[in-house]
Amino acid sequence: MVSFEDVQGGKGYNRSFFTAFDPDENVDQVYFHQPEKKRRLSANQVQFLEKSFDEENKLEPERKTKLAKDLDLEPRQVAIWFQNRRARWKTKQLEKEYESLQASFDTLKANYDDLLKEKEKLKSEVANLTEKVLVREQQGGDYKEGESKRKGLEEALEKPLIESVSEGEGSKVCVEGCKQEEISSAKSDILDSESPHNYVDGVHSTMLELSDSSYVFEADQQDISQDEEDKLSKNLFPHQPYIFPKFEDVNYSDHPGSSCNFGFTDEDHALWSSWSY
DNA sequence: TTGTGTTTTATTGCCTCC
DNA sequence: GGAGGCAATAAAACACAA
Repeated sequence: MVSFEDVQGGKGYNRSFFTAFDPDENVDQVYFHQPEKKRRLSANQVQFLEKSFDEENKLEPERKTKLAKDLDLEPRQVAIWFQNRRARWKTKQLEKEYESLQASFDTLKANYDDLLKEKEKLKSEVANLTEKVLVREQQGGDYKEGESKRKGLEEALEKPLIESVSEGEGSKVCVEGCKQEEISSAKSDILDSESPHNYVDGVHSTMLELSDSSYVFEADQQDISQDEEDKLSKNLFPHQPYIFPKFEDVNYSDHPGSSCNFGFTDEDHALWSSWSY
């Protein structure tokens, strides 16, 4: 245990309010002594108490008695000092915790904003490609049919990014439902051939599910010209074949405190799972 | 000097544990 | 029921700008 002499180099400091009625003092002083004002502990006393607090922030009765004796204070004063010190320590801890949470929040928000930008970018890319599909269909098919397909796809893409995400079976059903009904239908309806196919930049491609549940896109050879193929590989799939992970396989546990999938809705998950880029 | 904000010491009331 | 802890608060001491 810390010795007060180590800190102070000996005794001799102000007396506290509680020692005002020291029986050793003469009778006159005791009888006519005005209660002293609240007096602060000396720097040395505080330093000693701080050291003791660092060792153990709880105060057992024996330690309290010894500290009081060493510091020439009332045991109650020592107890009060520890009480107040614990309160200050707790406040500091809360401040630290708040700062830590704030930092986590800032990081997550930055990530979220990045993803938001990415989503917007992809949306415009999809719109651009859809427009090309429309033009192609207009050239060789029914305008109204093409237009309704385009609208269906746009509606699917217009789903807000932030929505309440419910847990459990309901959300699972929604994910499946969205995948089947909203996204895939809107998208695959554009395609003339059977699912799972994608029609990108005027080129059919087939989405193959790999053994590891990832997806890879492979251009359908029968309706792709060499020119289109070059265009496709250069502009759209520079690293073809692009291995596209299933959304649910993406691990977000690396982001502390994140259980919200960055605010993506089930529809967004479905989009991720069913779309390529 | 004084007004004001902050820090420190101490009290009060409530709660839990033995 | 007493001891001890904690939160809330009072009040004195202190710091400091105007």
